[in-house]
Amino acid sequence: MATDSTDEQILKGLLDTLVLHALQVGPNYGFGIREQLDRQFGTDADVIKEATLYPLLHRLERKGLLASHHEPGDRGSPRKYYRLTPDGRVFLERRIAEWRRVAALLQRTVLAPHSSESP
Amino acid sequence: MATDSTDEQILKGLLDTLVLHALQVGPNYGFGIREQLDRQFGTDADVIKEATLYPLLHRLERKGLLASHHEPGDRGSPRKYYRLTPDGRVFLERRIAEWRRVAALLQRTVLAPHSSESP
DNA sequence: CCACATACCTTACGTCGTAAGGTATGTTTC
DNA sequence: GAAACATACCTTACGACGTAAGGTATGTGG
Repeated sequence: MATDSTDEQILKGLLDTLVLHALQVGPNYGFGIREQLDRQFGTDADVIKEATLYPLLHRLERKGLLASHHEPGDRGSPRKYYRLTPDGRVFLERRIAEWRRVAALLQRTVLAPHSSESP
Repeated sequence: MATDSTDEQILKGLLDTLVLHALQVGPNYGFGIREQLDRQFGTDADVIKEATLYPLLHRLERKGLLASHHEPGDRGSPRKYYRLTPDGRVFLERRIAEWRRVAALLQRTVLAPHSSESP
């Protein structure tokens, strides 16, 4: 696993939602998305690794949730900007609704302060 | 994926925590754990499938977080009861602390009501 | 031109969740 | 007592995901 110490791999399954949400404020490219997410979290550790992000973006585009176009970068290689499609917005809203349910469920089960009582 | 409609597979990555937490109130066996979890969630859908639960229990035991013993069941085949080990309790507490952080992070990002503003 | 930063991508691997199917034991019904 | 059913556990085969490691292309500064 190697999951025990790093305490960050718990975000598995949340990463697609975080990326889609990051694109809600406007189009962005790979490196920019990583920076944006790292800013949101503080710099404890990488929120998402490069080798996770790029395949994820490709999957989301293949599913029609994102669209992309190339643009020359300020410095370095040309950038591939991604933006949410209408389908992507709908998908994201559903995902957020699901996470709202899960968060509520977490609160009243494992995160509840009274966790050692009768069945 | 087939994840799109069921809206329950979002619990990936949370299942080990839920199982460990279910055993915090006392030892239990496979079917009993499933019942316990289904009760906590309402019966929308299966929280955890059989083919997920048994390998998960084996993994947790192999890691030393659970211990097991056999007991004749009231009806049907003998049951394999699992209980938290001391290591398991420590692990669970850490996991809960991590989920607390993630829940807070969710609240102030994707679950925040003001999700469409300036970077 | 060489080091460096930017930026994207791929391969190979391990983990996880699951559908599908299997086995063993007991109870109920005819 | 055989069939039908419920209880209870388990395995195989597969696909999806996250990641370490490594690779490629493009520009900038010494």
